[in-house]
Amino acid sequence: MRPDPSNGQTGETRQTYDQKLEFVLQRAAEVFAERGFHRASIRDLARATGMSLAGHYYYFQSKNEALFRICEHVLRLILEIFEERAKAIDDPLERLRLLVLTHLEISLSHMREMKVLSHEAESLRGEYLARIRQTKKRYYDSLVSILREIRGDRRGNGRELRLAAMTLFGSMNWIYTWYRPEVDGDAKRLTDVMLGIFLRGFLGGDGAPARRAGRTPRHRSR
Amino acid sequence: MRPDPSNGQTGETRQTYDQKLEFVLQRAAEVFAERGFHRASIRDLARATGMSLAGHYYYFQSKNEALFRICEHVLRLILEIFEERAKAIDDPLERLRLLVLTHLEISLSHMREMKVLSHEAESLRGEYLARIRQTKKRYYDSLVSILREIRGDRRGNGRELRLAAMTLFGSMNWIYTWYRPEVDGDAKRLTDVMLGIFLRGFLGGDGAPARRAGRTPRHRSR
DNA sequence: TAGGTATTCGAACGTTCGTTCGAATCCTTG
DNA sequence: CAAGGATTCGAACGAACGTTCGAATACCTA
Repeated sequence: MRPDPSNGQTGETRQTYDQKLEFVLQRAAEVFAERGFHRASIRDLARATGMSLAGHYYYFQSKNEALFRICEHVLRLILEIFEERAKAIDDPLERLRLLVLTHLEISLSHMREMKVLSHEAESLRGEYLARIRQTKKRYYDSLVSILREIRGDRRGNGRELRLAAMTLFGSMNWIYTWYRPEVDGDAKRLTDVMLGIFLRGFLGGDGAPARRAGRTPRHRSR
Repeated sequence: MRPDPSNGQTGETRQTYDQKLEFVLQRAAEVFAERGFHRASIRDLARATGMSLAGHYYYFQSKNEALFRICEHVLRLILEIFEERAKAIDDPLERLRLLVLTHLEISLSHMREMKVLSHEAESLRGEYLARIRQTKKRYYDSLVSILREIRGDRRGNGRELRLAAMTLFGSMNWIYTWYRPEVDGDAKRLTDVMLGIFLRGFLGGDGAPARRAGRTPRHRSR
């Protein structure tokens, strides 16, 4: 039904079905990221791909399936690259660094897909939503188990690890709202800064805040 | 055209126009937060308020104006409460704590409005978008100037302060995706944890990460 | 109680949406 | 060149959308 060879788009080179599917989903991610999933129409997508409206239904059964594939793809991309890289690493600190670095690298190279994932995935339904949540949970569990290993069992219950994990995820997943490549540097730099802040805080912390570094005057001095 | 007294909704007590407007916008925030702004219809809102579809246009001129009012309201709420509280405080560390505490308190008490603000505000257009961005920028500038005061001029250029500010905003604004009151505690506890992590990291940091706390074995020990 | 304003409503308009379907076209294979 | 599957398309469908408008109702004041 879907053999390898098929025609190209602009006549440049031949494309397989899978290559064209990837092309369509990439454009879809751009359109969904820019206009928002529900406001973006298949007609907008058609304008972005150069194909006809109806032609897209050869590559996905519904608009929701397109959304699901975009989210699933970038989520698995992060998870699989991280797990592959982390195979040979035992030090939990280094594993944490790998997780953050991978997350940020993919975030910058697939910013539109990540925006779609963060913004629109939870509006999926049924099986689609269940599978995305399952993969998210696998990723979340990875982070928590690393944090537990770093902190050891000496203190910190599950609730504090949960808060720490969510704090870190929040910092990383917020990036698409503010990142500008010419100002903010590459993934390595972001990793240094964010992990630097998080790690010192997490390692030095016992749940109590690092307050009162100086006196606390109750009046304004100037 | 719009005098004070008007009729109530369920016949319980009298409502002023402003009270009913507030009621409508609150329900709208719930509907927008649950279904997403573009997927939610005025008919959904009508179901939530008990009013007719057309009746809502007595309280706003368009669906976009309703969105704008929700975002503007909760954003100004945070900013004004923080500025009022911070009036009498001079210590920048204490001011930072007030900013985080206020942000988290409002986030928990107005979670749906905050979700709408985080999720949908950037899809506004024209004057609405400009005003929201302006208020956001005022808020952002407040945080950066506090951070600059804390760190002093001895190191850290504007770019690092920007990254630190965005890191903190990310942690706080991500809350609506995971917060469960029975597990995660109140705003005070969240403030202690998040500010604890951030402050130790920010104070101790010089841009380089806190890496290599132990050795870094390249093989798995078990 | 009468008049007027504030508030609410039913019904409809024009537009846009996701999706379908049968026909047309392309491309590979024999 | 002929056949057949792979791919693309134009056209249309019913549904849902935001918004409008004139009429109806509720309420306050005189």
